[in-house]
Amino acid sequence: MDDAHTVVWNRPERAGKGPAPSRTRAEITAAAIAIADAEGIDALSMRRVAKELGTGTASLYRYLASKDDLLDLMLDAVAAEDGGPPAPTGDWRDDLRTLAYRSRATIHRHPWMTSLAAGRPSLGPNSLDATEHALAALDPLGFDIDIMITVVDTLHAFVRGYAIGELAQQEAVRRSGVGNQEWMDAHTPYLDKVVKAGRHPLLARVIRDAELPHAADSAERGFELGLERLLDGWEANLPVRP
Amino acid sequence: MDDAHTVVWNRPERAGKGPAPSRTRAEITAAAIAIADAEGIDALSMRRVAKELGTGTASLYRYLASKDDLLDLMLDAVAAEDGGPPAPTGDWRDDLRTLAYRSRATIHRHPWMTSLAAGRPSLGPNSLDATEHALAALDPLGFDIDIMITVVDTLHAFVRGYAIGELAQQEAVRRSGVGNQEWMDAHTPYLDKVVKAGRHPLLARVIRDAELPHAADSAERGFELGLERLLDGWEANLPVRP
DNA sequence: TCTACTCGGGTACAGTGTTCGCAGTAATGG
DNA sequence: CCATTACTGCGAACACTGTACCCGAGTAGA
Repeated sequence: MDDAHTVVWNRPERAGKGPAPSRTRAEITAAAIAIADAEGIDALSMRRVAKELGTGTASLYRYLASKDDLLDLMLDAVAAEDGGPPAPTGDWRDDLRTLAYRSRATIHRHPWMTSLAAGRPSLGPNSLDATEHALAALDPLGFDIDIMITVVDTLHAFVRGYAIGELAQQEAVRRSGVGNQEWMDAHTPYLDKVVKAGRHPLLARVIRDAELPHAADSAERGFELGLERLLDGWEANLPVRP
Repeated sequence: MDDAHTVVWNRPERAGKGPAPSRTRAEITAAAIAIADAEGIDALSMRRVAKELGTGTASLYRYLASKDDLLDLMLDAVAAEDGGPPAPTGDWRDDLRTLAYRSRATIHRHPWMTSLAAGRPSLGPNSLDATEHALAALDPLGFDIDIMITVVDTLHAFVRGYAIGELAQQEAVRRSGVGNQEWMDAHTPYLDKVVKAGRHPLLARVIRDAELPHAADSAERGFELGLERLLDGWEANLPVRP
């Protein structure tokens, strides 16, 4: 791989001369995503991907310069899932809400995304499409371009950050190898101790009085509430139309 | 380590019988943080920590059941940095803003946090302190407890999510091993190509017309703007005082 | 003092990402 | 049509990783 220093997306897949490659980057990426979805990001190794595809491990390096490249491709591949169809409807609030919910759904489908997103800027073609899309929803509002990126950034920040919080426990349970019940059992005595110590009166109130955390759709409702407030914030600061 | 299934923070550090341990968990955690700060999270290995402390690698497992335990401890240790002094001033907006900025500063000091936070619920004693603290700032407002956690969750989600975006490129550059300039050089031809292709008119506008991305303090200002809008959203929905 | 327990850590093992070199194959230039 | 060239797949090897095992040494309580 002579041009390993170049960005993955700017590197041609086929060179043209020798025998035709038997695999494609997309195929490898799809296999990797399937593994990460089913067994978690820790289970994703080059050997595992090779086994899944029935090839030798070293063969993968004909397509990718490094595992990092593969991770970049995985992230961009899933970005295609929420950069898709829905176009501006005219109601910017609806549009942004839809975008946020789609983005959250994608993360739920691929929990490993949150681990990869840190330290990996989204510059793949599909990610760029998604950003273009989000900007389009805001275009009719009359914000200037600087504010527009800020709105999009803020929205994405909220969605990403919220989803991370949502998935953290879920992933911790999976990684621990035990079931949800055993995980809870291992943690509740500690939490009880903290609450009983009395130095966290408000946390105690949360654990005792709050309804939301105990509700099945708590994450759902929390997300909705936070999102609406965020949209309220922008709505209260719309530019004055000329 | 007989009780490896128990939570780290609930496990006694010393057993009481044999010779006194020569290291402490805090010491090990501090060394690990120092390494991660200086050389990145990828450079953090058990052997590296052991070398730093001048001990054998296997010795670390007298204090920790696994590397995951160490990562948990690292996260909780830095959580102490922003769970600290500033108490409610009476102005909830100021309080939340301070909290957000402190939290962001902590993440900037320890960029590896963002990689670890995904898949690792913050349940350490210091994280709990920080949450209690944030709730205290909201207490006088008259929200009910369910809304209060939502506000705190939303704020943290925004800060985390925004910081991840901020640090992603920075981390990518560091991991690539080359300097910032080389990294830019490797990416600009690709971005130029995308813009020239013409299917991303709004992105093109961002790259050409926007001032914010080119400003030195762009991340700073974006964060401030987003945060203020978020606070606006909650301010517009304060509970009616009885 | 004796015993039962811990502590430190060398060694070993399974698994990781990645490189090297080689055999085989397909398109290209003469 | 054939030699050349540039590629492909991949077994083997290297330098690393997290961690289990086992040992001698040391100390607290009986």
